[in-house]
Amino acid sequence: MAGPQEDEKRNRILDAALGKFAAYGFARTSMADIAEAAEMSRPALYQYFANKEDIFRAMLERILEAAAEKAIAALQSESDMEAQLDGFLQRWTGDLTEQMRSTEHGDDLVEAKTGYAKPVSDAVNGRIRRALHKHLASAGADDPGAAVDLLLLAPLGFKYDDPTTARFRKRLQSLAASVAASVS
Amino acid sequence: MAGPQEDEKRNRILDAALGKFAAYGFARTSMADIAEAAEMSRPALYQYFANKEDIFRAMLERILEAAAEKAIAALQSESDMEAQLDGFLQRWTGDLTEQMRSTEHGDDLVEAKTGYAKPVSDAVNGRIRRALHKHLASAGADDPGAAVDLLLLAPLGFKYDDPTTARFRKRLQSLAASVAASVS
DNA sequence: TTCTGACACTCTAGGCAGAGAGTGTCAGCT
DNA sequence: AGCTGACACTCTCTGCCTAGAGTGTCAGAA
Repeated sequence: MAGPQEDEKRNRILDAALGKFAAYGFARTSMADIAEAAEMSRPALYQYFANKEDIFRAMLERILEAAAEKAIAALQSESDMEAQLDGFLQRWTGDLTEQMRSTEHGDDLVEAKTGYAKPVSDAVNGRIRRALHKHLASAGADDPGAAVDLLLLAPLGFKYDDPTTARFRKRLQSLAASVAASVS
Repeated sequence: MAGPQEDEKRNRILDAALGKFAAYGFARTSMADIAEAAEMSRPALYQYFANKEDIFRAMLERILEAAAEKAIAALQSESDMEAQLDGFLQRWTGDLTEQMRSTEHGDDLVEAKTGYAKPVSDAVNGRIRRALHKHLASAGADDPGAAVDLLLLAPLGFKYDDPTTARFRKRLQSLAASVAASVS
């Protein structure tokens, strides 16, 4: 169980899993599929992950962590509040939903967030929420909590109406502008 | 087929249908259930409506029309923009979702809106959207279209997060405040 | 150690048949 | 006319079975 070697294999498995889950969805992807794509035998997978759910959870965590990293970085950029919020939304909600919807079965990610992968999703969401709240509060917002809710929840409505097109991105931009205006 | 008499019966059927659909959902409600609640025989229903879907559609139309009426009236009230928008949202999104969620099977309404009842839903949504757009434009909004989108779509996100509690109402209020601020 | 072939187990998909419920539409009663 | 009892039809639900796929875990090879 050497550290770097094991991480390499774990990542190979997660890469393979992402491809298969995206193509077939969680239910229709077998451990055999993942093993083949990762170029190892099926039993070997069980030395790195407990089961299929565990693989999915780890994969989701990797995706969410990366998006959160970029989104929070956008808040720290040298520009005005509107641009910062827009950058944040584009990284967090925009890129993520695009990634989900560009493949079949992106819905599985959403489902999982309310199921066994909820702890993972909740943890990252908490980080996002805290960073955003702090940023708005230090900018002197009247009610930072309400602004955070609006920024994080409104995009769900946009997505429901139209999950794919450029209009979604445009609406994120309008949202950033509106919140920025009501903060200052 | 005297006018007023027929309307009376139609309304009695729709009242009965609302109760049953709310309790059992669309699929689990039979024409016999509705007939019994409306105190008439099952075949009689077919003299006023073509079939079960037709009843459901008419029922949904009645609910949506009534809510739209109140919401649009709120826009005309004598107060500032924030209060008008808040009143609008509370009538339209607030009251409607509360009505749906206070009963079992409110989900059927949402489903139907994307199915055979889509024309009904689209028509009322169009009315709402036009009234809101006109109101915001005449108040001098920069981009009325974007504001309308935000006002109508953001609540879907709120609902997704928490369909029932007072927090939902509170968020509608924050939304109204934010949009009102960015309009002026 | 690191991994694999093989095993036992569960679980879902699918086909099939019968029963029952529910729909829509008559001819005929009031 | 307005309405109902009765009818034929469809369609879903249920139980039951079988075949097959997929999972997780060994003992033992490399």
